[in-house]
Amino acid sequence: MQKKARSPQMVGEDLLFLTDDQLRRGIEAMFFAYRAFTADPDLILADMDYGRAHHRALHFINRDPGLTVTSLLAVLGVTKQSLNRVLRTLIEDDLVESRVGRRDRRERQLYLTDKGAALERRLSEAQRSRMRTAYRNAGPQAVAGFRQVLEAMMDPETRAQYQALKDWPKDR
Amino acid sequence: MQKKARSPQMVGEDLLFLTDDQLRRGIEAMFFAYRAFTADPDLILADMDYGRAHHRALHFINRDPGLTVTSLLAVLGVTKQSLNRVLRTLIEDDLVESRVGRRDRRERQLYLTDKGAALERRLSEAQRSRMRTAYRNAGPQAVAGFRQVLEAMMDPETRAQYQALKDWPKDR
DNA sequence: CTTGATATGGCAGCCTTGTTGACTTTCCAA
DNA sequence: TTGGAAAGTCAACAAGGCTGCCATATCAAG
Repeated sequence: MQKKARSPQMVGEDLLFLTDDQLRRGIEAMFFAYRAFTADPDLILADMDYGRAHHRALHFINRDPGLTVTSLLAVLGVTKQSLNRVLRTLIEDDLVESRVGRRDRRERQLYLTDKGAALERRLSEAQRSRMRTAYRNAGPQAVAGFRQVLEAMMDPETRAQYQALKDWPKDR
Repeated sequence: MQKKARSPQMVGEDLLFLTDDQLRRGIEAMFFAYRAFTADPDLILADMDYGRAHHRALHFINRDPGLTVTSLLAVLGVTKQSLNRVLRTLIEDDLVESRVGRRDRRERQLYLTDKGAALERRLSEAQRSRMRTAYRNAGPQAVAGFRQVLEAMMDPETRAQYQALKDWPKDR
């Protein structure tokens, strides 16, 4: 039923939400919303010498302290060098600490310093604040749908990663 | 509600969806989903000498043929030069046509050529295809919530723009 | 102990796409 | 008619993606 996706077949269910027009609206909504989504932390970051990439690194290190460079690489979906550049500045600036791995001494385990944790909180709170307002205005039901669609949009691999992060023990 | 993040007022409604944990889940979902959202067109664009910015320009020119550079600037939310560079290559490659404004000769009105329209369709179809699958899997109710939350996330100005695009007459 | 694989780091250099600032052309209103 | 403002163009710079190549340290297997 792909080619005639927008055709008025309406077998049982109402399929109007799958028309190209509706899809385009969704695409535009994603574009505009994502821009807003990153805007607040970007403002804070701009004052320092950091960018969005630094925020992402801080977020995931905060979420899973002690994770290795390779794990972080996998989560962020960027190349070594991209991450390395970011990590180097974060370490130099004493926001992130890199300790030799316990099990495997080839690995580096990443932790936020107090300073790093403070910045992470500041950035995340800016982002959460917007999200909170949006959630509150839209209501729980809408939020559930929001999450469902986003999840359905991910690549299967990414979705697995995302779901694995579900109830991450804060401490480990 | 682990760290009793928000106020534990729970007035009537269940406010668990506003905990910091739930918000963080939403933030991560946005990050992962947006990456997927751009992945398909990015693959096509990578083959040519284009990037995501070219796709965005094509999208909005297609949607509103004859719009001026300034309008496009406002929609995309970037600076003139960012857009200009992209537009220049698109015009050089005969994907976009720039005509001197009818009313105001300072303005340039932008149109897709046949070649440009073809590429736009190819890119958009790749993106729509993923969106369609996600929509179908999530169902109409979830889609409604998805759109509601995204809309609530936008800056008021952007939201107005977004809503103004609602029933754009394809022709004008 | 040697050897191959793995984890990380570093350098060079490329590309896209964001930025600011200066400049030209055009329009409009005093 | 002239001066300011608006539209667009261009030059130069920065962030942060990417690839490729190489060095080092470590581990695991033989």
